[in-house]
Amino acid sequence: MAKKRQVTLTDIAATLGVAPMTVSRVVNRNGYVSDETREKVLQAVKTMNYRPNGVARNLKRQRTETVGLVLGDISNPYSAELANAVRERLWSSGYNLFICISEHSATEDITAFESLVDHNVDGIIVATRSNEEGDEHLRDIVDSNMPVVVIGRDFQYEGVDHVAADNLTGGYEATQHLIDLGHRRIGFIGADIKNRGSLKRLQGYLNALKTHDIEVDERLVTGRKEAISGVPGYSTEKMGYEGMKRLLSLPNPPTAVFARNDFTAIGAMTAIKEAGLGIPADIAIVGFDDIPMAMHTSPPLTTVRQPMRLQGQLAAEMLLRRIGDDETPERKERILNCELIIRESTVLPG
Amino acid sequence: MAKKRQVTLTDIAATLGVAPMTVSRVVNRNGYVSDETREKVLQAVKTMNYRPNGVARNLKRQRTETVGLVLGDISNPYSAELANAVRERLWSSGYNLFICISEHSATEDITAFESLVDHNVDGIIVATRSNEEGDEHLRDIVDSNMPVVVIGRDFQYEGVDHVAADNLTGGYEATQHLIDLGHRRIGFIGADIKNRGSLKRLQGYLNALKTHDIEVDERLVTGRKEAISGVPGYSTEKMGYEGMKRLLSLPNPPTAVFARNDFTAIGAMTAIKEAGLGIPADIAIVGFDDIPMAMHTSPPLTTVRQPMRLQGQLAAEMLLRRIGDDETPERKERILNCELIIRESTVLPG
DNA sequence: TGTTAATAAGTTAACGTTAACTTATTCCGC
DNA sequence: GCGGAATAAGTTAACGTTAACTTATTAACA
Repeated sequence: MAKKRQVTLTDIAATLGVAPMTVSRVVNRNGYVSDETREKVLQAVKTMNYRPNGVARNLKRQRTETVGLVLGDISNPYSAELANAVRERLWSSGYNLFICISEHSATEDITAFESLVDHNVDGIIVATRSNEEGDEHLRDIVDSNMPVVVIGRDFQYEGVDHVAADNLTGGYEATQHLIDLGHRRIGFIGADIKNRGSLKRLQGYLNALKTHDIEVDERLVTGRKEAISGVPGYSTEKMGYEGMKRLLSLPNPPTAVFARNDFTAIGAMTAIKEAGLGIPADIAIVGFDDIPMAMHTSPPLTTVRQPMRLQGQLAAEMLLRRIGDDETPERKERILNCELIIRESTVLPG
Repeated sequence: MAKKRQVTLTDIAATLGVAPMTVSRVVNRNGYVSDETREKVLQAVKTMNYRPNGVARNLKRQRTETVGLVLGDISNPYSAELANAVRERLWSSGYNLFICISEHSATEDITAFESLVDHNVDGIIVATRSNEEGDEHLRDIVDSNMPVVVIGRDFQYEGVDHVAADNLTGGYEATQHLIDLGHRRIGFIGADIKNRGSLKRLQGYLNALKTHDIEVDERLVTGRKEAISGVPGYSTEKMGYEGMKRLLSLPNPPTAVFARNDFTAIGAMTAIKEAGLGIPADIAIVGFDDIPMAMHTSPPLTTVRQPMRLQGQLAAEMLLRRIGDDETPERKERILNCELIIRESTVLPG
């Protein structure tokens, strides 16, 4: 069987004995072509299975009307919502979205960047967690004039806009809520205390304790034992489960727990139930994100809702602005408010 | 400020007074270049912020080492798992993955196809539901020699491999399980009875009823009232909620329900609880997919697990085979077994 | 010391398409 | 029936890169 090969515009032109440009005009519906010729060309396009080569066209046109989104952890419904919001906003401006997943490592982050750059996307939105190597590559990419916007990634660089939820205040309010309920021994699950700088939710927790004169007990802050290749504190249900087990095995376990995100919280809940303890009677628990599942756990999970759709929309708009402008606009930063959603994992109804 | 423009290989060459080819050799680390020249070039690459233009390179090389995945409904964790499996398998063979979302309409399906073809991906995996217009475009794309594999999409075409879960048997076993528990009035939520042809899960339900001489009551089969632009039976939690409400308002409501997927089942559970009825005491319920949430609902949801990771892996392998071979291989089809996971939404423990 | 092989470049053309320009023909209005 | 506009093409070069080929210089070995 013959080697696979794309039929090209030139093939069509040669077959019909017309100039390639004529075929191009028919395919792109511009310029003058007689009905007769057009008919002939369209016929040939069909029978020969011609498809325009976008790569070649892009090379000439110098734009692709495509934007890339680098996403970590798509298993998290919150990522899905973000992606959808970005896509919808771009779609309405005629742009397409390519999503790359970078789930585990800085290497994957970098490969995703390179791959998007290689395909000449018109801009990139990055929604993965910060890491040294990735940041370095990202700076190179920005320097080469690629429009870039980051979502929730701790990355400060001239020419790169930034959207994020107010994780600091969110973490503060979650903890404050537990304190208001009378808790004094409050645990944090999902990150090591030395990551307090990069993880705003943890910092919010620490701030709240401080405001209320509660001393920080470092044994109550527990993350994953080993980091996964370069990306600090990658979070899962399992981490919550194991973290909670560690907390429960302490001589003086906490009476309340703030988990880094809802999955972690759900894992923690499993551990609490397995230990035969009641939620919130023995241990109250707060999550973060408000994923759809949070409403359906038993008991329903108190959590901090972050505006994912809005973050996606804003990021898309910021990127479109950068793509559209010849001038490089000033760096913009938007930190969006979160909302504490109180459910039965902290307060019983009535 | 100056107009944005990529620095090209030729720019570097001109600045240094060497041939573009020399720069190309340095960048690609092949061919002979003296250490001195290499140093000079690397220096310039850095200071001038040069990045190779992948589009131009791809045009010359005629391959991109990139594969596209068209995904519907990424909010469904099951899609996320699929995407991850595909990505991991491709990654180990040096291929990159671009994901396109086509959530609602045939138009979005088609735009995604076109966009991937335009970027010269080496192959496409399609995991969206079948629709007339989309299928037609897909056939064109296949005819133009693009390797294509479909997952769970009812699409028969020479040269297109097909992976799917055995939804027919899965639907049959879910229903059988309810029948075994003594139920005779069993509802189906999530599709209209006239879609029985394209929705294997519904057909499985109907087959099971028939085997056990239970007459089909069409009022017990309920889907979404209006289809969303061209894609039949797009499914959500809301559909389950509304469908269940309709079933509950019947003069003689069902004692058990098989929902088209877990989200639909969860929506239905909400409606049942709102009506003050017990699960499974008054109404038993079975879902499909076994998403992570299924384990955490109250009560935990009986459901049919489908091997998502395996589907993704197989699809990726089939595609790689098509990409690698010059000959077009025979069409392959793999239908994978599902597994009934019994939890407390149908049977109380003990 | 001459002949081959390795090294270090440069040159040309092409990947598939299209912008910009040129040429030739037809059509109208006055 | 003449000038300008509209129509219907064709021609050329370029987008940024690289495969394939050529040329010149240096090293290596018999």
